[in-house]
Amino acid sequence: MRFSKQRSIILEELKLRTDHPAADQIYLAVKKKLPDISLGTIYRNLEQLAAGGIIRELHYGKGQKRFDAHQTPHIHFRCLNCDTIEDMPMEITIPVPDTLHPWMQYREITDSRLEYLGLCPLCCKDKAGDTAGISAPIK
Amino acid sequence: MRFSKQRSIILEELKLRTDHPAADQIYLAVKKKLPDISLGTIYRNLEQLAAGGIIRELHYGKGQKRFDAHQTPHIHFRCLNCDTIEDMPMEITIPVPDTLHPWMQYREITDSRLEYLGLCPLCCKDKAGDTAGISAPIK
DNA sequence: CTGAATGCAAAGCCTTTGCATACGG
DNA sequence: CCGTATGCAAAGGCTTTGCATTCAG
Repeated sequence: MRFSKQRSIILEELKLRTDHPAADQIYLAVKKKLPDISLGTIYRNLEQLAAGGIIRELHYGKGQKRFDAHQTPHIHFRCLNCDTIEDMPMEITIPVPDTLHPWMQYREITDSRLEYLGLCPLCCKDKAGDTAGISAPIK
Repeated sequence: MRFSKQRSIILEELKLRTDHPAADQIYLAVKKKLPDISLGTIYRNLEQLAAGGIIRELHYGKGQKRFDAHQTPHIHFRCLNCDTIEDMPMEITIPVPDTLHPWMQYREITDSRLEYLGLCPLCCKDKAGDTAGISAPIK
């Protein structure tokens, strides 16, 4: 894989962040260092990096795709209020379905996804305090 | 909630199916009974029904939203080849994160999602047999 | 009757893609 | 050098929305 200035900076930005940004957020961030970069380039690079297994594309959630440069296995926690995705620090074991079950006979499982949903510290606090908080709808 | 002919038929169609169709698939199916129905109506109704808790909106996967009229709790199995979503018949218990963990201190978990990915019987067979199969890309 | 739902079409997001140009190895 | 990546802008899916009309309760 070729490493243009754009690609490097996009990857670097993604590695720095822990909030699993969407393409447009990455665009805004990278634009500060490379004012002429285009959204198309962002998308093309995210695609390439994902294809190369260097980053991961998250299609949890409803709206845009989110991206993750973290490579160690981890579970995600998504805030239903502000939509931030955090990595959970504790170990959680995903159950393995009974492969002897007749239903599994002609099916093959290759992957699984687990995520938890709820309120992040900020939104938890806002919700408890008053009704001000973030304007995004809860749930 | 008001129950127009359209809404009834959309819900009925969704209850009949087990493949968790997307909006356009529902549109095509319902169109056979109500040739004049519009896609906008499909979307508006799916939204209403989901808001009323009568159906569930699945935003797993990458492309379109998928819809589910099944109310009993169940885990989904999604085929990476043909993108069908099936309900898994066996019981699977989703692990509960340690609420005493310091990281959980100021966060609140209200929901969780678990799904398994792999190949459905049809795609499993196609893959084993020859290279013909369904044209959709694997993975 | 009256607000809610509909069909139609236009508009909206997010994402992808075509093209000529610039760049990396 | 050559093929890949870029910027720009246009096009593409899927979904939402405005509007006048129709319908359900």
